Amino acid sequence: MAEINRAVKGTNDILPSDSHKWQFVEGKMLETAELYGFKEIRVPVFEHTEVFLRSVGDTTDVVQKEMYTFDDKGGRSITLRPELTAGVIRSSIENGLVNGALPVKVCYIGGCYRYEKPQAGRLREFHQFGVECMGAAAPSADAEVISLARQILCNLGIDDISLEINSIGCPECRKKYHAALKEYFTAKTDELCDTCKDRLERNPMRILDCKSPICSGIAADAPVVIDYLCDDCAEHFEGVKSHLSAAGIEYKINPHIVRGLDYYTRTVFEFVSGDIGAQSTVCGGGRYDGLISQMGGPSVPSLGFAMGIERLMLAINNKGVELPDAHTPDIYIAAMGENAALKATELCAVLRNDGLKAQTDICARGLKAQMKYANKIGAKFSMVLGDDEISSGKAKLKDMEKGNEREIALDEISEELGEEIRAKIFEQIAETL
RNA sequence: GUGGAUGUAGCUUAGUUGGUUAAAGCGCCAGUUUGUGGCACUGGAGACCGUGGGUUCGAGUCCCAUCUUCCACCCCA
Repeated sequence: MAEINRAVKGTNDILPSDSHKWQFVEGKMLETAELYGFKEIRVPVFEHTEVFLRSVGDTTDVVQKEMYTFDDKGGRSITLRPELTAGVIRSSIENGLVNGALPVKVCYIGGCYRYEKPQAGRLREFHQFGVECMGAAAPSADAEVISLARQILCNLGIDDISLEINSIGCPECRKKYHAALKEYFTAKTDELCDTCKDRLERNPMRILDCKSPICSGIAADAPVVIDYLCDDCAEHFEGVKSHLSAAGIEYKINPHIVRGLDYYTRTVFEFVSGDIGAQSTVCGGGRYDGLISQMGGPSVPSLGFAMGIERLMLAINNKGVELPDAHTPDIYIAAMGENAALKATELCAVLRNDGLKAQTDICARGLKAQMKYANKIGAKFSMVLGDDEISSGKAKLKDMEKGNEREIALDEISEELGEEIRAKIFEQIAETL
């Protein structure tokens, strides 16, 4: 197929037959976040490249090989956001949110762009929902954010997902831990896989994450971060665990969770699904106490999470969770002849004004074709309009599911009586249920 | 970036050891009923067989390249 007819590699269309699912899922997310006081923030799809270099980290894979970066016509280096935290933090600093009442609780939803090789649960354009909670240092904040993520997943029917948490400490404890790790793995360099040999220099914590049986075998006995936490970090982690328990949330401590973005400190967590393929993390997040000051704002300890909506959809589908059906038209008005067509246009205008989903023929087709179409689009009611109806002023309203008909006066569908006819139609709709 | 699999009408597929106008079901459009849908029957539109080369008298069928899609690595949501 010609390029002009083909979506770019790694991108997906959300078709009319599916869009209602997205609307439902996104609605649930925003609605649940609101229960916790999170308000939506909308930020640009692109930012100055520097925003991501400073936050995500210029040694990370995301920045080094996955960003869509280009110069605009004004010579600025621009990057399509690979995630939303950076832009949200930038905006929160720029607009003074972090100088107002703390904590600031915001949530977001939108597309992200990463030049990766597509596979199950991984696209070049994908969508994330996430939250940021700024100015909350206490362990209860960590528990609240995690609890929100869990509630969203549960509200969408994903209740069998497991929560794994870890603490990677502050920069101080991490320095000590890195040294210990390096010492441990260096002694076994020969046994490690090639990528892990590489990681030993760049980021030894990543070796803990390796799926190769040999490396993970070696990693099993490696020093654990939690043992290297300073007193403050250790105390914080204990607090998070108690608050999670208080909220009735089950979790597993996974000392091998390492997040790939540089800004994380202390608490990190993931919600992992068992049945969506290799890309199993549906939601990931953690604390980033140093990020805001690092980006030129005040020192405001913060945390957040992001969930991949496509991955969530996979989980929902694979689990067979039933989402609400798409809305169908309330009424289809079939018209025969020019006079009837004009009347149908008039009636539709009135009904739509009244909040009813009303459709009529716009293809100048025959009656049979119109009825077939009404059936295919799932119209609840139909009405045939021809010369007879126009002259008698009466038409039959047909219940498409039952096949029953009932005569009504066209006069009733007038500007003045809109409310009334609406009530009548809804009455009949109720009867069909 | 590495590796494996895939690619025929909108969708799901058939196309035998390469041989004349590429087939079916579903869907779409129309008719059988000149005022009525869901069933049935009939007809129609719709594919340069992913793309570009090559082998051959001749390729959807063989070879090479390239792209897409899928799966895994890597990485992450």
